[in-house]
Amino acid sequence: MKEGPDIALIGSLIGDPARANMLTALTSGKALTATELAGTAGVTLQTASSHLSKLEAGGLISQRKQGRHRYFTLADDDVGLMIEGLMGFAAYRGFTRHRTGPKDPALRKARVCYNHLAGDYGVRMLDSLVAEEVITGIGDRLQLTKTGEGKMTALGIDLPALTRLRRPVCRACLDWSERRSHLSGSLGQALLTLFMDKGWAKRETDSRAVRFTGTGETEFAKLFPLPAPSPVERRQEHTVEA
Amino acid sequence: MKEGPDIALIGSLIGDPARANMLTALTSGKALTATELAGTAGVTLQTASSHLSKLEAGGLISQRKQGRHRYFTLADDDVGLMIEGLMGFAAYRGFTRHRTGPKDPALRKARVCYNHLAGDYGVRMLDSLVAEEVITGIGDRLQLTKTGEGKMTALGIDLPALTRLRRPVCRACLDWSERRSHLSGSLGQALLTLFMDKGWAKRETDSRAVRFTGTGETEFAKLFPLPAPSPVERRQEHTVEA
DNA sequence: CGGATGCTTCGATGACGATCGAACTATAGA
DNA sequence: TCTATAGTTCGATCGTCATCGAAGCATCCG
Repeated sequence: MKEGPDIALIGSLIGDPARANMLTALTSGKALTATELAGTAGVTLQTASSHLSKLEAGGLISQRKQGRHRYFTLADDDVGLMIEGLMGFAAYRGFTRHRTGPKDPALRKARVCYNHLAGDYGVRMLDSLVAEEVITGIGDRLQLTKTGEGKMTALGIDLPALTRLRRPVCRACLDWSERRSHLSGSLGQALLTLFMDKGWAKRETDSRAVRFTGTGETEFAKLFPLPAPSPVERRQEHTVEA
Repeated sequence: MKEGPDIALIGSLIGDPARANMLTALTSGKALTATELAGTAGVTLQTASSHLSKLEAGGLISQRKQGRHRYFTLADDDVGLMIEGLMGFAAYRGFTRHRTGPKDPALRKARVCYNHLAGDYGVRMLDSLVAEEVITGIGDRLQLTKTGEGKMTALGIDLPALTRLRRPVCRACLDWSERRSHLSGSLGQALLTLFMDKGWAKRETDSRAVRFTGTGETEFAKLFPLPAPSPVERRQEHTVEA
């Protein structure tokens, strides 16, 4: 009826508790089967199937057949960012389902946001990267600097491969627990994968929480030192390593 | 049932077409009466009243009594940012209600986003401000530099007054038509107000579109020159402050 | 080929919520 | 005080949609 994009469609898709639960579960980045999603949503398999087809028709999720299973994932990064954005808004307004549950601290410390690191650690990492002039940018448009490219390659990240993908390499994602930005995009994903490959961090089963090992903690702290008081104001020299 | 914030509540609030229409209308920043909102939503006054009380209970809008009228506005900047964010997502996915209507080009060029300038002009303005080192920052955390403070004051903006408010001065807001960030926050609001006070721009009635006058165009272009090709890459010498 | 598992489709039920008419309250103006 | 305008509340109706049982496909395994 009016001008502009239709937000009611998306709102109604998210507005159903069962669907919201499914989407939240999928924000963990894991590909989940219909049965698993039915379980987390608390509905039978039939209703879950109905919801899933609606979400897919709305372009929010996509499925991949594998044997007699169907694995569902969020359609793309954008959906993840949008969901995380909504969660931030909801959390800030106190719309929580069971206020500060048991594993809430772990989630706030480090968790998976679709495919990259979020929570305190995620925010700290981006702060550090910015302070060290590895990443610059405004708004959600972030960019790797020349020195940053070197550092990332030294870490063992295959930058050309990331660039070949059709997705942005760096992107800012608003963290719902910290209300600050953390690093998303293919680089964010690659970094989280790196941490897990090196055995520094492990994903908890059945949760978005990420648990760092002892060596993981120290390596992470070494790699991403906390910037001085005002991370934005700072504009000095820094040679951390090569 | 699960961990985390409750996005279903917000989703269901936005999911109803009538409410979505009302929220979209309120994104213009104007305070609207219940009757006006009923009109734009296409429902009777009774149903509008019911919707409005739900939106208020959900904290998305607030009302102000004035005589026998009740003026409704979005509750705060956060709501505006969230709505605009959803619109961006919806627009990118092609969820439009009537594809590219007549005044669509005007909306894309310059429009009001709750209380600040959006569209091509809004994005251009932030790009220019960043290129001229008036504003720096990462993610949605933007900050005025020292030189920026001088320039803004010279423009006639009362920075101390803006700082006294409980809102962030600078903030990035994702533009749904450009898919880039533009300037929000109390400074963004102050700048738009300035343009209109100077007679450079006028709001269209019954639309979010902003129309620039001839002198407004030239003054705007003079004040916010287009940055060089790659505004983000630039990293030369610059002594912003100490 | 059976049998088991994973998932979809169909159909019926039930509940919630959007809608509006009618009645009620409140403010403004004459 | 009387009337007109603005808005809320109540109650009834109606549609839509979530839900689940049952049946139907598809895939894997023995």
